[in-house]
Amino acid sequence: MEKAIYGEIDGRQGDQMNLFDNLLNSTTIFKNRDVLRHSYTPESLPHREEQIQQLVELLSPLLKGGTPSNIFIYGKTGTGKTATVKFVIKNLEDISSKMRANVMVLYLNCEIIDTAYRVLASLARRLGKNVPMTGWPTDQVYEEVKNAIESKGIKMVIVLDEIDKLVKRAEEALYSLTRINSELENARVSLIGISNNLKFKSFLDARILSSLSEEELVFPPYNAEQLEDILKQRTKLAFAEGALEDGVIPLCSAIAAQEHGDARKALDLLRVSAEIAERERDSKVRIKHVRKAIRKIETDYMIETVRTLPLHTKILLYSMTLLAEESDKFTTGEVYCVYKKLCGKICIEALTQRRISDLLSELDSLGVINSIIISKGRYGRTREIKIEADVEALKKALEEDYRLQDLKKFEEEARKMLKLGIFEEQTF
DNA sequence: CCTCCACCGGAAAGCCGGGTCA
DNA sequence: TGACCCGGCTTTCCGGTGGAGG
Repeated sequence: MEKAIYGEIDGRQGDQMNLFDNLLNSTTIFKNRDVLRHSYTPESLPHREEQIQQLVELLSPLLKGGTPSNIFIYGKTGTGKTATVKFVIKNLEDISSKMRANVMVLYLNCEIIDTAYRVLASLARRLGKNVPMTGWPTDQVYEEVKNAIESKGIKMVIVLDEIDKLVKRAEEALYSLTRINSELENARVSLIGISNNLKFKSFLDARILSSLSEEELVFPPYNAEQLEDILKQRTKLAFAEGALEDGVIPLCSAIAAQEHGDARKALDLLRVSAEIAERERDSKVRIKHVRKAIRKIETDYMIETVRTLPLHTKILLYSMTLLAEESDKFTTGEVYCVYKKLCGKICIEALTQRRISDLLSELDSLGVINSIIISKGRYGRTREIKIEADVEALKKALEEDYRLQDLKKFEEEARKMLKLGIFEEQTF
C-alpha cells in the first residue's frame, strides 16, 4: 500500500503536487462514505418495520401518561438492534417535546460506560447534576439521580446497549435501576436492554432478569435479499451514479448472509471494496474488488486475533512460520522442538508438550492453522499441521511484539539448523 | 496378526492473581 | 487484615490408538 503511493509520487516529482492531490482527485466513486459506517443512522430501516412497530407500541404509554414495561432486546451483531432503537428514540424525543410530555431518553453504550459508577454518573449528568467523573461513593450518586428524577417528575427511558458488558462489573447498578421505580413517587424509569449474547441471560440474577425482560424483542438475522435492500438504500447516498458494477451488491449480500446475516459485515465489505477500487484508480467498484476485499477483511481479522494472543502462543506461531519455509506441513513434535529452542534463546521457560498440544488445538479452532490427526504407522500418531493464514502477514503481526524482537536475530541460525535437521536434539 | 511409535487427550492436582467476607 | 474461595492456566500422570513394518 505504502509502496504504491510513494511510487506514484516519485514518478511525478516534476509537478508541484500536494501529497494528497492524488487521493483527492480520485474520489469519483464515493459521494459520502460516512453513510457506510457503523455509526450512521439511516432515515429508514428496511425489513425492520415489524420491530419498529412493536417498539413504538411498547413505548407508547409514555405519551399517554402511563409507564412502559422494561424491554429486553436480543439479536446477533449487525441485525439492526441499535439502529432501530436509536431511530425510535429519536422519533420519541421529537414527538414528546412537541407534545410537551415530560419524557427524557438516555442512551448508554455499556462497552464504554462499563461500571456502576459511570452509569449512574452519566445519568446524573444527563439530569443536569454536577457529579465528578470519579470520587463519590456510588450510592450517593444513586441518591442524587433518584432525587433528580423524582423532583423533575419525568418519565425516563434508559437504553443500555451491550448490557451484557455490565453484568460482570456492575450487576448491582442494574439491580438498583430495576428497582428504582418502587422508590419514586411521581416519576418513572423504564429500561431498554440490548444484548447480542443470549447466554447472558443465564448469568444474570433471576430477579434482575424477570424485571428487565418484561417484554422481549428478538431481531432475526437478515437474509441475502434483505441485505441487498439495505445495501441498495445506502448505495444511493454513498456512491456516485453508476459507480458499482452489476453484481457487486448481490455478491456482498450473499457473503454477509452466509455469515449470520450481519448487515454491518455487508456494509464493511462494500466500503472496503470501494476503497480498493479507489486506490486502484478504477472508476467502478467491480467484482474483483469485492474478492480482494474479502481477503483483506479476512487477513485483517486474523492479524487482529494474532495480536491479542498470549506470549507463548505467539512464540509457537513464530516457530511454525520458520518451519513453513521448509515445508508446508509439519508435526507437533517438530513444532515443539523449534518452539523450545526459541524459548531458550529468549530466556523464557517453555511450556510442556501437553500444553502446546492444547494451544495448537486453539489455534486450529481460531482458523490460523489447520491441523488433522494422522497416523504414520510405525512412526506414530500426530497432528499434521499447516498454516492457514498468510504467512508473511502473520510474521509481520508477530514481530510487532517487542518480546519477540530478539527472535529475529536468531532467525538465520534457526534456518541453518532446520536445513541440517539439528532440531531433534535437546536444547541449551 | 502383532508391535510399537509418537503423539492424543482425559483427569486431577498445583499455582497464581484477584475478589470476598468476617 | 488475613483466611478463604474462585477461575484460568499449567503440569503431571497415564491410558489410548491407527497403521507401517516386521
